[in-house]
Amino acid sequence: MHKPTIQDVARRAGVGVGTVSRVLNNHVAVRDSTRDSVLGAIAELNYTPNPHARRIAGGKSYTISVLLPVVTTEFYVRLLDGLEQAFQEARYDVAIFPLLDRSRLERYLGSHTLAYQADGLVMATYNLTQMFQSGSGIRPYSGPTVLVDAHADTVDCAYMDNLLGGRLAGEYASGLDGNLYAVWVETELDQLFTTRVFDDRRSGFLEAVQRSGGRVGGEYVSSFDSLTARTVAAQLLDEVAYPATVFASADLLAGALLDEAQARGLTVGGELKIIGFDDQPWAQGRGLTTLHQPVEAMGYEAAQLLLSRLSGEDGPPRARRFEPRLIVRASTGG
Amino acid sequence: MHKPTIQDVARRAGVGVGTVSRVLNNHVAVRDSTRDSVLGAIAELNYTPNPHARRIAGGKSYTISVLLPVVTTEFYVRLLDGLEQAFQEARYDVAIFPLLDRSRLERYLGSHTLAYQADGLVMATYNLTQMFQSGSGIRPYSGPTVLVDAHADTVDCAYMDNLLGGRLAGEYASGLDGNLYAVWVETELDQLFTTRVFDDRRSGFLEAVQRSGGRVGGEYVSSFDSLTARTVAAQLLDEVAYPATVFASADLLAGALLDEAQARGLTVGGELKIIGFDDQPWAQGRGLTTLHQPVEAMGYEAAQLLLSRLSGEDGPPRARRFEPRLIVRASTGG
DNA sequence: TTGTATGCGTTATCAA
DNA sequence: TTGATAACGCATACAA
Repeated sequence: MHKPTIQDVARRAGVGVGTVSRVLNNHVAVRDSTRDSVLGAIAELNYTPNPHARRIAGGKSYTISVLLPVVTTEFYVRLLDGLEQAFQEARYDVAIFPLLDRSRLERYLGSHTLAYQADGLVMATYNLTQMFQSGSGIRPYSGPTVLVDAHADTVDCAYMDNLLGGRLAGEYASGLDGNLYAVWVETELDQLFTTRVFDDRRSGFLEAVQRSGGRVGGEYVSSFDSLTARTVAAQLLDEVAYPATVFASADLLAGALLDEAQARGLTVGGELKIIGFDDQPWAQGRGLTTLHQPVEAMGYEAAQLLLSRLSGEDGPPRARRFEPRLIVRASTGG
Repeated sequence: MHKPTIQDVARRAGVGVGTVSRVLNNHVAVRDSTRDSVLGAIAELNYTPNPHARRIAGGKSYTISVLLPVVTTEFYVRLLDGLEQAFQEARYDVAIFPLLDRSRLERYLGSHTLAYQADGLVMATYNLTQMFQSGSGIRPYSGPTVLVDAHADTVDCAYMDNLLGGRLAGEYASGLDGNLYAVWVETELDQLFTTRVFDDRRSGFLEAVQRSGGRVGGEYVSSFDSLTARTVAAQLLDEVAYPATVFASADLLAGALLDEAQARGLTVGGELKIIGFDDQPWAQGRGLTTLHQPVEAMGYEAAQLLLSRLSGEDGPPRARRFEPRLIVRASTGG
């Protein structure tokens, strides 16, 4: 009748509850045959552990909070895939906290919320660690923390090498014929929510172009929304000297360029070449040359960094670097 | 040294743990003076209850899952404000589950996830209850469920009367001089994620106009993004016969109309009148006549419905209706 | 109105 | 490698 407990499993398997617990938590000291019979009993009873009981007994919450911008993009979906997989393997729950606004951030870290109870914190894209210093109005979070998709010296992090990404784009673009142009994403002004992602892509690109002896004929800036992107695309296509190669620092911008070029009957891949950044799902279908990022792997590794801290790992902050990869498609004539 | 427990509070206040628990849970049978001394001890020790212990002792999770589209709009921020306030008052935690994709929905309701452990479920905008029927591949969720911003007969719900909203817009628009036009939001095709919100606004509007003896000179459809909205706005302003009154069924669309009108030097409020829907924060500043929705109140009431079920309330599904309110501003000459 | 004792379902400790 | 048992922190039934 009632939900089966660890006791029921133990009785069924003819062992003690301790043994069942050991099997559950992958402890080493369990004989294979014993493990099998326990696993069998678990399956027969359709037993699932009560997470609250283990939280109280273990003295931990077995929950990880993930703070991320609420941008509903493929990027964060993939990032969560990587994070959730790793945490699930380690039997941790993941609670997602979209950073809807500042007041909500403060509430999240209030002392009796889910977020504050978490054993660890993952912060995506935004480095909010300075928020946790006293005097910021936000209650300091003292548990282990890891940054993902952002870089910092003071805390573990897994980040994408956007500098390299920009550089790869710059080197490749320099090898193509035509004048070079670029569209950047306007960097946020809010001191709380800032990211260096786009600055890095720009620095890398400019550096590589310069090193190749080339020069950038013009730079454009757009905010991260398709309407502005389309307007900027139109302006850019009006002003550039053809043949032209344009590096768009996000596929969203590259997509607007593709749209606008198509509307004008420009041949993309010929007189106009376009390089994006992100490799969004539609990029392959539309033949966009772009930079692919191992997002899931980055998320998975960030989770591993945090998990290792949770199991007592000590030492200085560690940084794990991930490399974007250039995918050449028709939009650059490839 | 260690985090204070209910024992510490009891000792400090010179009472038993039972009394402290009673104070915590707002039980009636506590003498005022006793309550005060307990409260004092709690404050002095800076005690916060261990939620996991509550959960195991109480046999409940004291957690509510909220499933919502990840549209980062003011609407959902306000909705969450209402929900979270009500649940917090009742000492329930809220876990947010953005419906990023279908596979994630299935994972959310997997039997050992946070969502499945929740005592109740709030579904915003999308009616996913049929997903919980067997055979859909999604594990049925058996706990109490409430729909918010959506209407259904089989389950408690708190919904905005979008039919009325459309009607109010229609009646008001019919009273203005000029030809009538409307822009609708393209309804989603995905069978899983459908909402009647925009259909209702349309039905109400058309009905009211017809009843006023007027007629709609033209209807336009846009998807819910500013780029498309701007394109549609341009097309509309090209084609309509002035003076014209346009009902945009979402402020996002109305904003695009304002932008495009401004770019053309059209006088909004005169030859061109615009009515929006949502009353977004910028609507007041830009003088947009629009429909304001009591979103927080709707969220709060949805939470109350769920909480009453949690405390044993029985009976047929209840529906709570909320009414949008027309706010007249300069965009219609008001 | 209050204190005490029991139980919730685990994990961890200890002895075997 | 295992089983028995003591925590874990709270809610609640029961006794006072």
